[in-house]
Amino acid sequence: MGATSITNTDRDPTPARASGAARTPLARQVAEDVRRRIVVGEFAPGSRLPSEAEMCEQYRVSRVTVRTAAKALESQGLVDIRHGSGMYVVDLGGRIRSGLQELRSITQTIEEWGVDAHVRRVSLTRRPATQNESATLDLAPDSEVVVVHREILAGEELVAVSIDTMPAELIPSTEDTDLGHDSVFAVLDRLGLSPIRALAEIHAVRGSDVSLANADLDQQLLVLLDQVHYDRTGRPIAYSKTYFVEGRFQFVIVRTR
Amino acid sequence: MGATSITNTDRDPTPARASGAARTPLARQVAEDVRRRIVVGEFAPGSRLPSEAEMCEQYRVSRVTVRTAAKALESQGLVDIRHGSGMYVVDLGGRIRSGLQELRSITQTIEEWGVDAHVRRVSLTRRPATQNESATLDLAPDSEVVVVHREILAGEELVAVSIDTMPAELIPSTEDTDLGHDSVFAVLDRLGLSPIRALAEIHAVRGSDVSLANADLDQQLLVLLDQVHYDRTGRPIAYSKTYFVEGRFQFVIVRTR
DNA sequence: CTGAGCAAAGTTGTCCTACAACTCGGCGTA
DNA sequence: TACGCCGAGTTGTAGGACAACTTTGCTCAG
Repeated sequence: MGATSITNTDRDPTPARASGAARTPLARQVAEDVRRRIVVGEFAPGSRLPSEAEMCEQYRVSRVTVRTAAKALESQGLVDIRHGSGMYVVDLGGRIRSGLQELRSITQTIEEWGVDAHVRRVSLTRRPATQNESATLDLAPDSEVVVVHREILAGEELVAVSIDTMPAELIPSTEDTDLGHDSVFAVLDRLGLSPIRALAEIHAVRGSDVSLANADLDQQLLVLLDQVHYDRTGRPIAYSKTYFVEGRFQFVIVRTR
Repeated sequence: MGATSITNTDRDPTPARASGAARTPLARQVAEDVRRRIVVGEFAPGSRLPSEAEMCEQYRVSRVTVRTAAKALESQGLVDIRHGSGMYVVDLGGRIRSGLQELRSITQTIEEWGVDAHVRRVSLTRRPATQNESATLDLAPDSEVVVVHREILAGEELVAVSIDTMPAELIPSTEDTDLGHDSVFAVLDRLGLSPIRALAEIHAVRGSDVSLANADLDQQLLVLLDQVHYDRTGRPIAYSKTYFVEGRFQFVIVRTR
């Protein structure tokens, strides 16, 4: 597709999709494509983007749609819209633009920074939920959970350890083979469970104070991203603890007004 | 104003404002008012907001404006817009909704969580910029900076220590008396320097590894929020390091798609 | 030649109207 | 009772129009 328009096939008019899952709105498709073009460098930091009118022609959509997309990118801190002047790619001194305020998988975030990340699954277990897990995931008593323990590496170096907990009833055991060798998001998506929001808490912890089955971490400081993922109905679908080794990961947030 | 309309006086048609500072767009005014109504509890978590058409009447603005405001609140993770159904206040299990992805002062954020925070200024100094400071603030060689060292407390308890560094040329020395006894943002705003964006990095550090002139912190773990603030022209106007005492502050990010 | 001021073109902000797409409840029918 | 259809209500997108703002370039006085 590139710099051209969103064709009618791209618009996925009525693709086979799980019932209840609305098709992707046009504005989101446009926003994601512009975002892609910025990330791959088609638009340089600080440069002006095509005007709304031009984008209307490029994507064959109305100005309402282009504006909706533009506003979304603006609130992500990716572009800057100036009344009477134009839209500009935000230039933060050549530093990273994509931050943790955007809900995407950690591996995807790392890769967007040009680092080649891969994942190693340490374990996958099904077991009864603890009281704490039942509370945060809003489960019935005596429910089971699936726990995936993974290590995220950049090259040979351990960057983070993640422990993801999901209600077992949501994950058919046929998925157990795949689950955890890639992004957890990918599996959830396939099951029609897309998290659209997460509430994350951040803590500083000592590696020796948590049991992550990795002696390499005992002397390290860790940044803990402790988060609950929700789907669009407000139902919690995953509880994740991700331990980042301090200094090996650029933990970035873009804050906007 | 309350649940009523944004009157014409509220619209600040052409208030006395620094040249170059555009008036607040209608959509932003609406968004901020709806946000306020949510925060004060006029709309309960999980409940449906008035339809776009109703809001048009309430605020006496067009549907485009209401939609722009709604979209902004959605990307802040505050509301959830469902096609064909309505807008709903996001319910994250009754937990905090305002997170660090939104650019507002730390004290303001703390207070929005119902904690009574106050600030103690430890010191204010003017001195030549270090090489690192010159680089991040984009300063000419041999420039001076103003450094404000503050402690943020909730009740008697020390919650965070912040060190804010700003180019001295931006801060007239007449402000030195006030600067640092309140939010730094307030002073910057008065000078017509509103940060609209910040790039923040997060680190875990040991209290003993940083010199914050407070022996109470030596045994503590700290979460460091290391950020650069930019104005709308992309110029860096402040460099802040805020050290949060682990466990005394709910360090929250709302992540959205 | 220089600088201030003005005019015009280009761009984003807001409004209006209309219709498409989707959700949800109610009603009828099997 | 269960299922499906339909209609009212709501958000998503389209198109055209004008207001508000920025930027550029030109004019003209000095």
